[in-house]
Amino acid sequence: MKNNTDFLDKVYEIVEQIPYGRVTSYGAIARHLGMAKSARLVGWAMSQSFLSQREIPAHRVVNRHGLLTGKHHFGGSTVMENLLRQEGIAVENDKIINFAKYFWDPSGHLSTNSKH
DNA sequence: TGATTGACCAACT
DNA sequence: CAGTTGGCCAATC
Repeated sequence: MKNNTDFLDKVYEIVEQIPYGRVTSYGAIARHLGMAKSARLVGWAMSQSFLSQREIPAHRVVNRHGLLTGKHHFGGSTVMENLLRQEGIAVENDKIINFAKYFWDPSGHLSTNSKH
């Protein structure tokens, strides 16, 4: 039987697969799950991620603007920023610099190289 | 059981 | 460019 949180598992699976030094957006994950319009569910799922026993790099998930919308949910004000900076990601004004450069597409996790 | 909220996104005005 | 509206799904009150 499926748990009542089957979609949460899918989200966690993807977030856990986010490589170091990369970030993604709620909408990208939602779209990958076929719930593009339900990006809020991903955000809500992330709010529960810290309750999960697995280590979810939720700091690598931001909104489509690269803004650290959920920084307050890390138990601090600049915790999320620091975590991203530790991975080599430049963060300024609660926003990721060169967001598109660090953006990681969940659908492209199979292709290590992204031809550009 | 209905109404409200939520770490969102896109379109419209 | 900024504010509003619609949409989606799940949890909480």
